[in-house]
Order: sequence, then structure tokens, then C-alpha cells
Amino acid sequence: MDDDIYNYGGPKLTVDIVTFLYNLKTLELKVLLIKRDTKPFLGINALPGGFIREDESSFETASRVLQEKTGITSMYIEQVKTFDSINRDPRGQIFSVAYMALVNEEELPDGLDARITQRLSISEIFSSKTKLAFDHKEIIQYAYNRLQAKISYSNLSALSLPQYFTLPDLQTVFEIVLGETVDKRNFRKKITTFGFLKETDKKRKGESKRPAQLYTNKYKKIVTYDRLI
Amino acid sequence: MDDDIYNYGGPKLTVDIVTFLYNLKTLELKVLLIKRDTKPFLGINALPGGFIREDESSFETASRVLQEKTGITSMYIEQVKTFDSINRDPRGQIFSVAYMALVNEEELPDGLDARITQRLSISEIFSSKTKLAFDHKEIIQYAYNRLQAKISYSNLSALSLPQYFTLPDLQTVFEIVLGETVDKRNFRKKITTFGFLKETDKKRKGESKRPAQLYTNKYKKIVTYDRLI
DNA sequence: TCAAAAGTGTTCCGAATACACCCATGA
DNA sequence: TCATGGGTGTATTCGGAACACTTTTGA
Repeated sequence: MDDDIYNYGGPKLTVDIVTFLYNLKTLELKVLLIKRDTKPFLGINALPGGFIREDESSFETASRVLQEKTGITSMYIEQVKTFDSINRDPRGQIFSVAYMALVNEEELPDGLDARITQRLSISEIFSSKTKLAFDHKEIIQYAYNRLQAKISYSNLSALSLPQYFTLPDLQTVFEIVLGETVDKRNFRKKITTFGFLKETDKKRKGESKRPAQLYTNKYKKIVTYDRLI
Repeated sequence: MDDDIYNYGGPKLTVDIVTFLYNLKTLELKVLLIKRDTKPFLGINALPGGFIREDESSFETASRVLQEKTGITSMYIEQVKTFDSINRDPRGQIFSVAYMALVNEEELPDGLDARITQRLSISEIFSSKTKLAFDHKEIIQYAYNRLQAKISYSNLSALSLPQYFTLPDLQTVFEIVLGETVDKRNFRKKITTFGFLKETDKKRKGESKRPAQLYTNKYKKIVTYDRLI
């Protein structure tokens, strides 16, 4: 028997987005945070997020909030998990549907307000010195584990790059996310067997080295291989 | 900037539970459903579920609802995903945090009311003739995929069995969930390397065949190996 | 003594890993 | 012509898959 919908006193729902930013030049992996300007956790870094509005799905909230707060429109945004510990929010029973995105830092829109948007490296975030609002450190840890697992059997790495990209760049995305170097030949063998790469007849020019072949995605959304989830 | 918490007009939250029932004798895999006694979808089969109450986490709701509606207390209940399509519920913006459980049908409590609790086999459920309420068929499909993936790299099979169980029974749980037979020797090699099994000095007696060694779990909750998720 | 299921090792194959040299470009 | 990173193939190793016989019990 369902409880009466009109007497709903249940949880309120927010969305929080873990935006992983990689930098192909500095080889850093960071997470985008916003310094809170309201209580609770005033002045503390938190994941960008917001309440789900009427007639909005959580995915729409995630896309909207990411756009409004950071200007980012990411090709890859995916639901991670719903966090619902009773004491996660001092204001009461507020649950959070966590999403994650992977974004090339050099593609970030200009004019991000550095006073409010912070970028902390993964190691800073997991340092015991770093304090984050709510259970956001736990959310980031969970999303990071998922990201590392999923990049190896999906095309999400390619979704985060510009339309035309090189295999060395794609490999660097892997290395940044996994936190370790990978063998060039083995990487190319594996990534090409997945079949989401389309070779173009273009090459990257203008650097004093051999020009790299440009590739593009066959698919505009996430595709997974072998494993589920 | 967060929206004002006091003007919250966002979604209401329910929990729905996909209870997978396996039967070691008939080798069937079924899902427990309840015939709805209220609108919408009056008289149609649906997953057991209910609204999240005040001061309740979604996990607590899942455990409570499963107990209240079916009498089941499962060792293994896990969050799967939050379903939030805008039109999934005709009453409005009602999201569902989906959970799944795996239960030995022979361990079900007596006195389940057959007039309201239904048990449909996986093949019946995915038949195009079968109608389920809301988006519950989609939820079951998603959970089933997750279950099949996760049983292979976790101890969830053992959690669903009684305290003392045999390797042939454990293997049968695998075969029912995966929908295919597996090789006995390879199965034993793999499952013992995980290290969650503890051999006891007891044997199952009373059948006219060689008695099987009884094992028990080292861990009382889910443990995963290798892969994340 | 028979039926029925429990228990046990080895070979084979394919996928993942390790590894080193030549190539194309702009400076 | 040199420095820089791009591009390519093979041998090895390891884990997963295939496979058949002996053992123990109650009837």
C-alpha cells in the first residue's frame, strides 16, 4: 500500500556534479568546486549542485546546473549514485543524486569566475587537510572509482575531447585518469578494437615533430564494451 | 546559488525493490511483484515499493518495505539506480530509487499472501505480453543486467544462501542467475580464489549420494573483487 | 551393487603485457 | 641535421576455458 502522496513529508532532492577536469599539458586531474556563499558550510568548497525543479529530470538538473554555474556543456554526464545518509545535510532530509562529467580543462569557457569556482587536484581533495561541504568528499571518491573503472571499457575518454583528436591525446586522457602511464602499442591495439574511432584524412600540423593522425568519434554518446554499468 | 529550500516543489521520492527469487530445485529465477490495489495501474503487477518517510534513508525504506510487504529480511539489498523520467508516474514528478535483492525462494517466510504477491519468471517478465506498472519493466531489466555482472566478482551469491551451504548449491545460484551452466572445476577454482569461503568440518547428510562439504561466509556483507561498482 | 551427485588436475587457447626501432616534421 | 614526439610488430605470460574419471553415500 503506497503512503498517501498528498501527505508527502519525505526527502528533498538535489543534484551534485563531480566535474573532472584533465589538463593535457600539465597532466593534472582536478575537480571543479564552488565556494559556498550561503549557510550551511558558508565559505567551504562544495560540488556545484542545486535542487531539482518541478518537471525536471535529475539529468536535466545536472546539465542545467553545470551550464549555469560554470558555463560548461559536457558531452558526457552520467548518473553515479544517490547519496542519502540521514545526517548528510544539517538542514534536514536532503538527498543528492550524484552525477559526474569529464571535461578537457583547456576547453573550459573563458571568464570562469575564479573567486567562486575552484579547481582542486585529486590529491588535494583526498588530503585529510582538505575540508569539503556535506559528504562531498565521499561522493567524489565514489565517482572517481567509477570513472577509473569505466574509462577502460567505454568511449567516454573520446567524448571529452574536441571533435578531432589524436591517439596520443586520447592516451594522455587515460593516463591522467588512471594515474599511471600505459604502453603506446598496447593502448592502440585495445582502443581500436573497440571500434568507436574513425580515422580521418587530416593530420595535426604546426608542431616541430611528426604530425599526428586525427580521429573522430563514431558515436555522440557513451558506449560500453564487454562489461555492464 | 541553491534554490530556496522552503519553496521546494521538486520531485517526491519512492523506493522500488527488485527481489530476485531463485529456486534450487526448479532452477527458476523469478521476480517478486505485487498486484496494485490502488490507482494508477490498479490491478497491474508492480514492484513492491513505497514513499521514503521522514528521517529515513532510502536503504532503510527498502529494507522496511521488503519486510512489511513480503516478510523478507534479505542479507543482500543494494542500490541500483535512481529512475527519474519525467513521465514515469502519471501522478506527477515522482522519482524512484531502485534497489535489488537476491533471495532463496525456499527460505521465503510462510504465509505470503498469494492473492497479492506474484512471482513471475524472468522470461515472463520480459515477454512483450506482460504489462507492468510504471517503468518497472525497465527497472527490472537494468537490475538484472547489474545482478548478472556483479555475481561474477562478488560474494553476493553466498549472502543469499543459508549460513551453511555447499559448493554445488553455490554453483547452482550462479547458473540460475547467469542463465547458463558453468564448469564445476573452473567454478571451484575461481570462487575459492576470492577467499570469502570458509570450509567447515560439517557435511550435508541424508541423501543417497556422496555428502557435500558445507561452507560458510567469512563476511556478512557484500565484498567485491577486482572491479568496482 | 547400483544410481546419483561430489570431488579433483591438466592441457589448450586467447588476451594482456612487455619490449625497441624507424619516421615525419619544424626549427 | 637534429630534437621531438608519432607510429608500428612480435614474443611471452597469465588467466579463462575445455575436458573425464574416481569417490562416497543411501537405497
